[in-house]
Amino acid sequence: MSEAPEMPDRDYLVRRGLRFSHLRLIAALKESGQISAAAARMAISQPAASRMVAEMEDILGVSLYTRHARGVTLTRYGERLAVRAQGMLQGLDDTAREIVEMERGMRGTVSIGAVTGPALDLVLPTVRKARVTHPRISVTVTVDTSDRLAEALLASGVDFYIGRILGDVDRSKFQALSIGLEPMSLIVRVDHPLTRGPEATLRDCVAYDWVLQPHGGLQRRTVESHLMAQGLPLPQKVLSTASLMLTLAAVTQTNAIAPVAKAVADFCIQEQGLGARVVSLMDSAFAIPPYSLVSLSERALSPASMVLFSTIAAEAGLEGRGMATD
DNA sequence: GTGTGTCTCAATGAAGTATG
DNA sequence: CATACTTCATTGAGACACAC
Repeated sequence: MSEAPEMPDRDYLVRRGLRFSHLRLIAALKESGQISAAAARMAISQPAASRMVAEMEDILGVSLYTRHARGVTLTRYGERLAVRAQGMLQGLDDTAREIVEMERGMRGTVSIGAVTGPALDLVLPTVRKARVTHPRISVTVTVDTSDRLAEALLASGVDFYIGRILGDVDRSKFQALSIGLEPMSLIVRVDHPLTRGPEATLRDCVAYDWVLQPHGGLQRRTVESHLMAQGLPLPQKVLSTASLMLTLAAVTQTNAIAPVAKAVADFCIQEQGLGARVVSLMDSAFAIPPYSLVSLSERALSPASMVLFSTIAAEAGLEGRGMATD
């Protein structure tokens, strides 16, 4: 305890004999203020603990505590060592928890909500990847409108969803990572009259029947305001439905025109999805306002949910992005 | 077998507290 | 105020495990 310590280099204290039990002891000593109590916490005898403290003093070359009648008081050196030791112990506890959480993240059930476009664009590729990387995670996907997904999120029906935060909900309850605009395409059946002539315009389209979401829906409002902004009349004959199946059936069997998410249009055209034989009349004719990856501010995601959430965020190119309000 | 490290037990010392 | 008691840290002796 007399010579001045050399300038510490790598593993200095370990080479001088500092052990992990020393760190546990000094941390316990800071909390208890008594060597005997610290010894009891470590399940060693009081004299053993007393020796260990003396060893630490020898290793560090400084006095770590002063004795008094009802225990000991740490010196500034002892306090410093104890605080560091507590940090290291806390770090190890955190590491243990992380490892358990990582293991838990390998299994579990995740319920994801999504509006139609992102369900195809983001959720399906994510689920496909998760099947390989996390085969023990079971995934449920709910495809619905944003307002209903927000309700489901609040009611714990979904763990998170891809969509928008609409209406008069309390936005402070949500966390939203903005992903981007949702492009819409206009689809018609194969052999539709408008596919035969020169390239169709929106003005040509409004003369036909349209299949739109019910009044008040975001898609319908977007379409209507876009047409009005172009100085065009609104379609006179509209079939209102929220059903994608009915929309595709109407488009396939009639001359109706329907705006659908571009991802849906691509799926139908390239994959003959749902058996629909349709073509895109106009790609990205409209764009619905940006959608987001939405979770609840106050509810932490389960490890398994976090795996899927992170994978979707990466798929959407959101890695490293901060939270945004939507 | 020897040396080293770590532990426990028992004895001892130091200091505070209670009591007459 | 003196003494006995209590609490806590320290020290010495010895046991045990392990590496060389």
